[in-house]
Amino acid sequence: MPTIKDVALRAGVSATTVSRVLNNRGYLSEELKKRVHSAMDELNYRPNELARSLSRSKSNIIGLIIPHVSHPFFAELTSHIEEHAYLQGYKLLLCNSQHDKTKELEYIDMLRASRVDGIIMGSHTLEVDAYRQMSLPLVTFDRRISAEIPYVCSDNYGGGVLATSLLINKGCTRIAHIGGHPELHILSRLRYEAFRDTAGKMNTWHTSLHTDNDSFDEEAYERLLDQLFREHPGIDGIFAGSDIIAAYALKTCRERGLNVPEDVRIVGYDGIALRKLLAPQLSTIRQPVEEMGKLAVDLIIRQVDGGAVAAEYILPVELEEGATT
Amino acid sequence: MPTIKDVALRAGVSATTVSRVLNNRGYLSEELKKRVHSAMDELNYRPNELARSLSRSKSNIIGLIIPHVSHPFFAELTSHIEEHAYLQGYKLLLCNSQHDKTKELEYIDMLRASRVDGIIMGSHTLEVDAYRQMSLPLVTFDRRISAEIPYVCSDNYGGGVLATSLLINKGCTRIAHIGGHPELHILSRLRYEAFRDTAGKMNTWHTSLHTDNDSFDEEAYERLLDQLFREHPGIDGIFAGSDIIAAYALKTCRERGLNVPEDVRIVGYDGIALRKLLAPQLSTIRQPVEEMGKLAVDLIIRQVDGGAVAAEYILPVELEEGATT
DNA sequence: TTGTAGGCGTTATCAA
DNA sequence: TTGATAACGCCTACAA
Repeated sequence: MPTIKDVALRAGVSATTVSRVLNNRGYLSEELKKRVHSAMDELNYRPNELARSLSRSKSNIIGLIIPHVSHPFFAELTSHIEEHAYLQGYKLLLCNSQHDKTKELEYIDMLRASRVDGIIMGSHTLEVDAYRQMSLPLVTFDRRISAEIPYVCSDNYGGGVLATSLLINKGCTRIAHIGGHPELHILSRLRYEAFRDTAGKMNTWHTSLHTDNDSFDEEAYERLLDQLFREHPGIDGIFAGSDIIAAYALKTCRERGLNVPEDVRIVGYDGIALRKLLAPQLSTIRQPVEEMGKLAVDLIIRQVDGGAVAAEYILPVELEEGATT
Repeated sequence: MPTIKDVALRAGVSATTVSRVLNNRGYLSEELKKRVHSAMDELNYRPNELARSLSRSKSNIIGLIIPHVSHPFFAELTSHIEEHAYLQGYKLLLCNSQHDKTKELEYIDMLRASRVDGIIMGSHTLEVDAYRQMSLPLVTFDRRISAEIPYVCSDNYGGGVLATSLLINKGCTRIAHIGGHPELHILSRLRYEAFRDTAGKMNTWHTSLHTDNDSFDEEAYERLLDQLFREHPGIDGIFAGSDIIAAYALKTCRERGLNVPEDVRIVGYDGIALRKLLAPQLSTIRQPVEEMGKLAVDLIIRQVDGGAVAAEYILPVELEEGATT
């Protein structure tokens, strides 16, 4: 591969000059620019980003740590993050933590060693200090770690209220919430709290079930749903913590001969694109996934550029009513 | 961030020596190793991978170009690729080409500039020469570019035969295939060819429909399916080019009041994990996605290490019969 | 407007 | 067994 020196030689100038036209710094005559550019073209020259990064101490790489890219929600989020990073001149290093503490730690270490400019954390299983100490631009999804680390999330509580009151207003009298484990620090826990609060306020009987871990475990949801209908046969409304869970709920109802929405009303959360196939006409609370991804990238870049960022970014959700309520 | 010099100073040795213990080269007394290691620990030192890469001219990064990470099949593939790359000490740079020629070209350029050690192409919209000229370890999925560029795919033809004969053996007499555009160079075209050949050989009436482009276009499939049932109301068997398409077929049948498998039998292709939710009990041809991902990574690494690789790797598929046939 | 020299953090080559 | 010294390819003072 040709280097800057080869280009300099061919254009009859010094390497510095080539570097200048490369970065458009200082005063350069048009003629010179042209000469250098054609030398580059002839040699099919591309500046070595490794060398540039080392020299500038800036890699233009963002690390993304998520539990599972194969989970539809994260797949969508990743897709948007990649796109916006690319548009801003950043590359994306992908890390699947699989909700594993050790892996997450190793990835963070690896990303620091790779001198990424910042890390977007969609997975966070570590203790607060582990994140604070890393002195790197950081953004998390759905988790408040400390005042210095900004987070992006949808209006979980608002969404929970919307979903719950929709069920109740439609006439449900025995409603259930199914979600991931409501760890204290995970903000999606607010969906559950909103459910509980709203049902309480509206004097509606309610119950809720949670998986042990946040892993994308298909069977866990099926087991949970079976348990729900076994223990509470009269359930007539379900607020699912995600569209995937809602799809399982629909499937379970179908298998049990329960009609939706006549016998049971179901509302999901997320608004993933796949829902149209997964559960046609599903009522759901739509998160602005694209905006969330874009915002996360922007927040990293703003920090890189020394700008100030707020502590929290709570984006509005939207109720999309389909035919399952 | 501390550098190798800081460690050297603290351990009372030269930078060269630190580098030696870092890479375990040459003879080093246990005592010295210990001393250096504790200096590293105390400083919380991590070698700068950018500098290492530059010096060794090896980045330990693999570039992955795919059309859409949010497509379930690619999401799964990406997940496996990332995992195996990680296990082998490689990082993954993710690129969503969106089936766009310009983007693909820009990504290739960017990856070369970043000095990735190799590129796995799950998207390939360019001309043969563009790939041949890049003189970088390469592996493609489902496309034969030239004899020097190895490709990984499932036994598309075999899978097509399995699916088609399953339909016919179950008694279907008017069968259809729906798939992506059968471009000449895309190997998934073999699924279609197998369908045609097998139906012909078994004297079964058959037809087929294809989308214009390979993009993950939901509506296109719905339109295609509508067209199919309008033009050929007697269809009693469908071989879908993917599980996603099969899910659309199921949905369409449901909407039209057709029972599966009584009125119409359906078999998909891919075997994505999500099929259990998308189309419970779907009969499908399962590709060994994980092996394919692992193999692609291995083939890159083998080339990086100067090893020889074959031109093609065709992995066996498996018929998984569910309740839709 | 252009060039020289030194540095980014590491590894490789020689000597000692 | 250890240490200078010169790369790797680029960028940025400082000089001219």
